[in-house]
Amino acid sequence: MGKLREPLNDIYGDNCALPLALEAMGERWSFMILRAAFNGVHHFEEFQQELSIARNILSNRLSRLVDHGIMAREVMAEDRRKVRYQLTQKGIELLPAMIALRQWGEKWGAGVPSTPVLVDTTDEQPIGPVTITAHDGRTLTYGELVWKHRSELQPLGQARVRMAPVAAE
Amino acid sequence: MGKLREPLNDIYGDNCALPLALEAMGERWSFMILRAAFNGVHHFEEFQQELSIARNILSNRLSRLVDHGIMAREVMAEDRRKVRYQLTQKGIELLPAMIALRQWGEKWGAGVPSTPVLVDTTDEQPIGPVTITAHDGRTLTYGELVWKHRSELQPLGQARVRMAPVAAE
DNA sequence: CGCGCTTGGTTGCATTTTGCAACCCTCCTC
DNA sequence: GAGGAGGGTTGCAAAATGCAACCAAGCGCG
Repeated sequence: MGKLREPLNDIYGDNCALPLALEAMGERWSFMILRAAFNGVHHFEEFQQELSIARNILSNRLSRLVDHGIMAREVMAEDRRKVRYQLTQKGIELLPAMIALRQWGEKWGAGVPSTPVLVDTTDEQPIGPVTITAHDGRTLTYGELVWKHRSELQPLGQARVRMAPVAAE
Repeated sequence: MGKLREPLNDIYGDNCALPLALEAMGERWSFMILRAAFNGVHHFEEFQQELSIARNILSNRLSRLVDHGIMAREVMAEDRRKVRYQLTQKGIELLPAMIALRQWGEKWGAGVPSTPVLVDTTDEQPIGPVTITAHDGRTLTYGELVWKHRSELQPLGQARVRMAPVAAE
């Protein structure tokens, strides 16, 4: 197996987007709020009740999510007391991360079969496990992976490296 | 409104493994430590230097990861001053979650092209994006997904479709 | 209009969790 | 033994969290 130990020397000198992601989502309640949002929760009081989170913390977390562009805050026109928090595209794209985390918890936790579960609308079957895949879609196990510096990548195929799943805007 | 409200009522009463996962990995440094571990870091001083984390916090986090079975702590036989922290299978299986998070950060962050990158050993090509897939492997977008109660799963016939609203792009 | 009610917040503390230094203890090497 | 690594523990200041109580705009009604 190749050299598994890349520079990494200092976390911020090394270009890794993980700290960036964690800055937005690394707090304790962030993912729980996100989950509620994915479940259709949109209003402050709803979040507060569903999560049993302190109001000031909730307020702070929602603001932060809005600041990071993960949720959008909209004062409702028909009743201007109400504020609607809605996931943005950026927020929606956290779904794989959230599901991966949840599936992991499900597998290794106390056998909790999570509910509700995500199903594919076309056949009503639950989704499969979130996995690491090769550029061509093959599922890869940890043993089949190596860390490489960007500079030493094989230019076997140019354009395929960058296929983003959602490109419609 | 409020028909969509799934149990979820109280975070721990509702069966969701996310809180469970977050209990293990929800702290600020946990994922960073994990990342270092994936990069081949094994020793206390290494983690400390790579992450610039306070020693007491590092100590605490490592213990917690060990307690949660994510890392194994082993005093090395040939030099009993040294302790080797190693990812367990449970820890290794956090890789999809970590990669999903990192890819998200990469896509939405300040255009940081993360390095090092995971490549498939068979063709040296970088891995593809972590996605949600159907049971048969098709990649699913958010619009193709619905939350369902476990109790109303199996039958392929009845569709009680209830989609979470997605803002128009 | 005035009055209560709802929604979405803000205080003002007490309690935890971080983080920084400095110190400590064990084991190795000479 | 002396000295130094490796892997921790203090002790104390600074931040983040959590709990209650309070505030204030915007309805809706008489």
